[in-house]
Amino acid sequence: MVDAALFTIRNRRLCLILGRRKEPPFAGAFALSGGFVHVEEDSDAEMATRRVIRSKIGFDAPYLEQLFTFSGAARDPRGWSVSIAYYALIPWTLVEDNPSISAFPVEAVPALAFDHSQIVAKAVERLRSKATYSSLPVFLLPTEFTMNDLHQIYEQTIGTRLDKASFRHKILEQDFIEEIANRFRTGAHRPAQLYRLSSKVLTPFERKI
Amino acid sequence: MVDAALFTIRNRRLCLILGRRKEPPFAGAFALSGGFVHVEEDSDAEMATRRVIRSKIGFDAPYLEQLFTFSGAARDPRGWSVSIAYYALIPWTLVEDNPSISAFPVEAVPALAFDHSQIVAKAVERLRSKATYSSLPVFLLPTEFTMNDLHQIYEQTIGTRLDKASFRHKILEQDFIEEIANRFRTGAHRPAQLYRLSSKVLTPFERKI
DNA sequence: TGAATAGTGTCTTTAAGACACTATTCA
DNA sequence: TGAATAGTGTCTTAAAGACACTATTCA
Repeated sequence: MVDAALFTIRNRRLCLILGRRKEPPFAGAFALSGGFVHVEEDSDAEMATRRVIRSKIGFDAPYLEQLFTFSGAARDPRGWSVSIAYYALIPWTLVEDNPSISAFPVEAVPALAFDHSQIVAKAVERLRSKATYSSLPVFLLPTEFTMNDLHQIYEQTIGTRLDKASFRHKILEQDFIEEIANRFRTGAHRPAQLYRLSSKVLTPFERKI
Repeated sequence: MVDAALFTIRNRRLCLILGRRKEPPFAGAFALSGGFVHVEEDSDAEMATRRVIRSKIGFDAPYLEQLFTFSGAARDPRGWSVSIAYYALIPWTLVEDNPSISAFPVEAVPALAFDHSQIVAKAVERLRSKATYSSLPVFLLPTEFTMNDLHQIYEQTIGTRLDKASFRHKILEQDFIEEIANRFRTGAHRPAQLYRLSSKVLTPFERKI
């Protein structure tokens, strides 16, 4: 089967989208989104995962990556099993109006069914690690965002403070976002330039941020 | 099922250990070492892979890591299938006397059964990438080695030249190898200090070499 | 002594981080 | 004008790379 850890940023905090299981084992417990591969329908496991995610949130996740395959006799009380685990990044703005979605900060994830806590731990580790040397966190933002939005999600996902000037410099040098001409976010302060993604693919950096 | 890409360094070249398939499909073709999980015997897929590798080379590989899970209808003519792929690093000195082992330079791998060429491509990519920021290549060396041995396998796996002085400095700073007191490799030149691994686990570096 | 490999010192280049400064808006 | 956020300039620190130098052995 396949399982997916769905990450989002809500109120400037890195969160996981979880659901409650309907059937035993672990009926009523929180769990990642998962399902069985439909051999007739799914050309491979990634396509099965896309289908599972679409059925949860209604659309394709902007970023999806295979994480690890968990297997063994210990992870499911019914016996030996295999799960190909994925993680996906989803901008909160795309799901905030969906009443069936609930998100938990990664520091406050409830007890989970099966070995899903282990999957979550590995997914968080991968996300944090890739955030230090790639454009990964940008997939947590909506299509238009300010430099400060980006700054904040990098700090959130990496878990440390980053200098404003160095961050701006480093990001612009990587060339994966571009200014949107004449679009600014306004407020009781100087208007902020809006940016958008210029490359839809994950951009790895030469060095860390 | 599980498949394993076995890397080794022979004559200063990065090689893959391949075997010929006995049964159809692809009977007679070269392929990675693989096998089915024995649910009774293997506590998880990694243990199954260890068993497969032991049956090929006679002992456990010094380094083994899960690579990626390949799945789909296209990879096996018999229909939809899943393979959890691993890669392992093996010092050539441990297998050079084994007549059933044949190794091919990674730039000259023959046509392979199933999607094994794809698995190999991904394994090489992972190996090269991790070599730039971890102690990974050291697992290709025997227990005693000189700084130059280490230098050469890094150049081999990464695929670029590395400055001798910078390399030495960077490696010693990482603290995953230690001098063996009063042990030198001699020849028609100044004797070379022998080193051994001081930490059996993979050490990631802060920055690249 | 010359060939071969081992090992070191030092300078240059480049990236990262600290931090203070200027800019623009609204109340 | 003061609060708030946006955006820039400059200095310091540290790592990486280039490269030349010294060291030790054997033939």
